[in-house]
Amino acid sequence: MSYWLMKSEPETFGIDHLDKLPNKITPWDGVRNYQARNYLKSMKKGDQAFFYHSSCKIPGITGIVEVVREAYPEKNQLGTPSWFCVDVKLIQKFSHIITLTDLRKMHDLDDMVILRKGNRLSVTPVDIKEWKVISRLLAQ
DNA sequence: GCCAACGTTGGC
DNA sequence: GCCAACGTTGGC
Repeated sequence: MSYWLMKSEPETFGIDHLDKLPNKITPWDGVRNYQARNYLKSMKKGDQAFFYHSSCKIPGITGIVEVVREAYPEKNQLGTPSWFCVDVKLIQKFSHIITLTDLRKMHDLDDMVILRKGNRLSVTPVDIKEWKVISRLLAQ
């Protein structure tokens, strides 16, 4: 089982949008970066991911989703499909956001992809140790 | 294949 | 709104 972090802009599609869907499942589409796409394609059913709000007032992790359908081509592509999506289901919506500032304070997370300078990938792998450190924050 | 120009992301 | 960082495009 692998762990991931997936970014979304809350004004476009935030965790509240997902929470309001009847089955709380959404295709994670619109990824237009080859590296991020390759990560999408390597996701397995049951993998979990942090739902991250970006480009907003308080960026940070707002919840946890789980992959319920592995990568399949996005609709409405001509010819050989280039872009793929997975379906994710909301597992947990946090009562409080874990802000980017919070994450930067945790030195166990210094190597986390999302915290590295210049990182812009919308889908990134999360190390199991990093996942646990962040989960521990939640338990507090 | 190189690289300049341009576009996008995303924190601040 | 600014700007650093990165990706993509396209001429050569």
